[in-house]
Amino acid sequence: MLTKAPRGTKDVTPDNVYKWQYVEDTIRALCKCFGYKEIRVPVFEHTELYERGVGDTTDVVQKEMYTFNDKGGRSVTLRPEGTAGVVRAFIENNLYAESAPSKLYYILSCYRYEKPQAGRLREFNQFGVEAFGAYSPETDAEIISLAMTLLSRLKLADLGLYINSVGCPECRQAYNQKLRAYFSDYVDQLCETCLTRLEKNPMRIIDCKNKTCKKIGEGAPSLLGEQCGKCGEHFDEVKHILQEIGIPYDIDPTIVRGLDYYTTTVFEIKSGNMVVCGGGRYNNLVEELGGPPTAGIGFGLGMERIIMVLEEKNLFPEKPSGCDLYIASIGDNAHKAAQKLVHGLRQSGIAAEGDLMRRSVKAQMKYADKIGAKYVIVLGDDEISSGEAKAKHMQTGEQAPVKLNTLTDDLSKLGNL
RNA sequence: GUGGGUGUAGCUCAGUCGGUUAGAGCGCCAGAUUGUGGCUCUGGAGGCCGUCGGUUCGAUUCCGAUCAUCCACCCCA
Repeated sequence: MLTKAPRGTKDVTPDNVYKWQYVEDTIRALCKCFGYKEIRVPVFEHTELYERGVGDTTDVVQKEMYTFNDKGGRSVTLRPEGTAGVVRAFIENNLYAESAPSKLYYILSCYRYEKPQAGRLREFNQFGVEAFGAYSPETDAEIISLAMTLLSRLKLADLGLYINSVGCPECRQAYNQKLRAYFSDYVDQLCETCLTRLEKNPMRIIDCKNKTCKKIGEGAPSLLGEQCGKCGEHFDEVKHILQEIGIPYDIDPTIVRGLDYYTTTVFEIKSGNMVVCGGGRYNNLVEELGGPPTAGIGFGLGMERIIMVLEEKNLFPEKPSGCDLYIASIGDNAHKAAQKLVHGLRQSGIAAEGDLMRRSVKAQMKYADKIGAKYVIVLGDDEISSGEAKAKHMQTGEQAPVKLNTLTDDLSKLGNL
């Protein structure tokens, strides 16, 4: 147990870290390009924030939260998602007082007590984006475009963008009544969960995977046809803009999303069957959590899921070399000289390494090859007395003479440094 | 929470119809090549056969439990 990571958690070993850095670097560059600024928020919050923000009838809140009392008797919860905490920070730091809109992004870990499986962990990482203050459909399109642009920069094709609108509380209330009326004719056929859904949230019945429920759901009135004029218009404009900027999408009326705060636009991006990104608009959340009435829209994108898909499709760039120059050494004099040289090179910003294990030249060469050193210099008594050595380019095998007292310059002339 | 699969070397996996020293490939270390990696050959290190219990003269093998892990469902990233 002592040497076993807790269930549903994973280490990222040095061999794989470059994959994370590649995705993170791509994200940061993209967010800069779209004008989104990074925000960092705590790993845990008051439990109440999630109960009220995410919604206490959701699966996430009801059975998946890591909740505990701290030594002061406060109930705190490891964040199960990013939005609630960011909204809290937005309110607490009066970000709404700065010029609108506030466009924020974050890369953070989330925690849900679930049964792990492919692409699902108890500790997972999310890239998220939130835009506050803008009600316009252009904002919806910008958010969706950001997600799609990221995925295309990562060279992911075969993606499906699915959008839907869940309306505002007003039209949803009218719609829910129609749904209840419709489904109440099938009470004896619906599954157990759907019977409770009928009371609490009949929209979820449409989303049920049970065969009978699914079939009954197909005949149910569509929210898209029942929305108020304002919501319908908003959705139409979002679709229109997506078309204009050339982002293909499908309308999927079964997307309801498991978090309570969504209003109007919701969307998912799938790679195969895997949902890699999900999000939507939440125009009432800021106010519900005690802030001024402020529009909001955002998404969460699963880092592990993206990395999983990129691995499957072999889309990672080559692992970057960690070492510009390896100095192999023979004998005590050379070891000392090598140590000095390595130190000097490092001061001028060159990634240099030397032998730390007093191994044979052959073993040192092998090691240099393993760590992907670009050049190797072998240092012995001859080189020290002559002040000259040969730098071997490991990929081509070619050697070029270099002077030990002008190593940095000589190496940069050889290129690739 | 429900259902299924799998636990043998660092990794991927053979194997033992229950029997004495448990194997391969890859990786690691060393030698062939007395100061030059990748290819080849040779040698070496490395396993309480997941854990606990049961059956048995004897269990890594059979049975049970447990833990871990993987996969699917619910839900979600």
